[in-house]
Amino acid sequence: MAAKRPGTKARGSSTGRPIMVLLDLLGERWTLRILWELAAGRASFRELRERCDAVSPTLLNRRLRSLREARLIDHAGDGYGLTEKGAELAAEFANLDRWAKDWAASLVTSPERQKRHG
Amino acid sequence: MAAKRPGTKARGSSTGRPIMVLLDLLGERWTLRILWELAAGRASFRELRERCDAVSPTLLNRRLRSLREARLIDHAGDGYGLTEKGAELAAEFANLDRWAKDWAASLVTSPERQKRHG
DNA sequence: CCAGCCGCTACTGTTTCTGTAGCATTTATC
DNA sequence: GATAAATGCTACAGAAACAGTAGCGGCTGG
Repeated sequence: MAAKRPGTKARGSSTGRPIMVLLDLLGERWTLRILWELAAGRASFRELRERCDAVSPTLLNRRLRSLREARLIDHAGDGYGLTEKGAELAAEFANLDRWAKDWAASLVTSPERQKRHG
Repeated sequence: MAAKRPGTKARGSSTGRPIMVLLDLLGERWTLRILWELAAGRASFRELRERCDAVSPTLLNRRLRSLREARLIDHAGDGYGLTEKGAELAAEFANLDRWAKDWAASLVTSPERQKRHG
């Protein structure tokens, strides 16, 4: 598969707009999870694999390659980890953990009601 | 496919932790994109489909169902749109557009260099 | 020499996604 | 009341992506 880089044609979008390329990249299975796990700290291939519930090494390797091409992660003697850009991106998701808990709670407490947005 | 709801077993995680369920849901193809497009305004099924570069109706319908079960979107006379919770989630991604542009620029201007985090 | 970790790669079978066609229903127009 | 246009889907077949397990070659330490 071709690298997901801005300027490249995204799966969905023919424009190559950065946001579309990004949504496309993040929409591949395990990508978000991998970023999330690496945000918790660097890890070796095998350790990362375990953190990601034993994702298949084939796929893990493919994702790591994509993310490296996108300059979001790097690989050094101490394993895989986020680059500066990768950390910036992960920071955008930092609040998701708390939000997800609220979301879960709201589904339990009022499973039938929902308000529409403005 | 079973609904992606907190408490449910996520694809990757056996714990059912809300964040894992969320990452799992968002990691399905087109889901992020659909939320992004709906954040720009409500749309009918067909209109939304066109905004998403003619994604197949089979898949669009499947995703819309998941997102409805997750109470992130709703469906009324004026088409599909974000719920309050959905809008909250979309707001977390609001900065992504600008970030993606920076990211794209950084890949063009210094394609070989990357700083590691921490 | 052997054990243990490292980063992968190969292979097979299943699941998911894509792309096109078309149906049933409602709303508006003549 | 026939016609047309829009709605929200559903069916189906082929292609692509993913999952799961096994194992390789390289390096390190005992």
